Amino acid sequence: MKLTHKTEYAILALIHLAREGESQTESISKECDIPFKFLQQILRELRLKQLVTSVRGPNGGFKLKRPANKISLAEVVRAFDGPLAPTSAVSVYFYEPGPLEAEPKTLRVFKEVRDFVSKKLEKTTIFDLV
Amino acid sequence: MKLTHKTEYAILALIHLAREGESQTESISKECDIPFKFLQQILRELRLKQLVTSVRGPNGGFKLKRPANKISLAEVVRAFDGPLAPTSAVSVYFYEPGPLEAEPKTLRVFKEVRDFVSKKLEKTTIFDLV
DNA sequence: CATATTCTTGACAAAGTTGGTAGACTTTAT
DNA sequence: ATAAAGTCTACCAACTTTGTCAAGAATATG
Repeated sequence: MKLTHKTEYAILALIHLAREGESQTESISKECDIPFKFLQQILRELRLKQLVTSVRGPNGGFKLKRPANKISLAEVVRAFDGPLAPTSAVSVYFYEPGPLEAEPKTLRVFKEVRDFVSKKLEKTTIFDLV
Repeated sequence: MKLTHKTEYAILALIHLAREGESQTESISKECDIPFKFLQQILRELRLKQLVTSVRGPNGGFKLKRPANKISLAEVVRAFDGPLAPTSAVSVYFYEPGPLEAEPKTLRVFKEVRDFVSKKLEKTTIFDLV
């Protein structure tokens, strides 16, 4: 797992929504210091991934689709950056074969990393981060 | 931390050298199934990073510069892929500010990930993977 | 010494990812 | 009507990844 800025922005936006209840793109952009146009794109993805809902028109905006304690960090990271595992050769949800395949001992080490990260991020929710 | 193929190849080559004692590029290439020209480049980096030594000419080749149990996985991964941390905002050796900076609780989660990964990879050596 | 073998070095390149931006469109409160 | 939101598609520059290529330098062997 390597976090991109986009994923970090997504996490910030979700935390913000958890705090405020509801908010508009411009206000999130200013308070979280996220480039407006980039944030629009991110909020759209968050909606497509069922993490937020939106309302259009004046006084529109966004809010969390589920309670903050039902949105895990794992879900957010997976949605934006893909595998939590350090290499897709040991990924559960995004498995792909790779060069390391032939070395079981090495695979084991990275699987232990994957398991730790996965457990940690599954049990941490946006609520915990507010 | 996200492993690239290059890093995985580097790990494979080091394990191979630990097993064989010494070996030539072509033989490593064939046995580990690493593209020859790419491997040349990787072995050069491994030498520059003081992980292997080389001998030129016929019957030349490569061997580990240090005993296998003195080469940690952490060192190899850091040399090729940079930070072990999931984001450079929580990296010790490669720190850079990032969007997450403003959220201490979130930083903490990722620091715990970093610490686990770091400990795990520091104490795993090439010797353990042979 | 000649030659073949092997490592050395620097450049290059196609494809994919990252971190955005632009602008036209749709919905809706007033 | 109009203005204030979100929606959607497309685009772009910079960087990283995954290699390839070719010429050069060192050295063991005959």
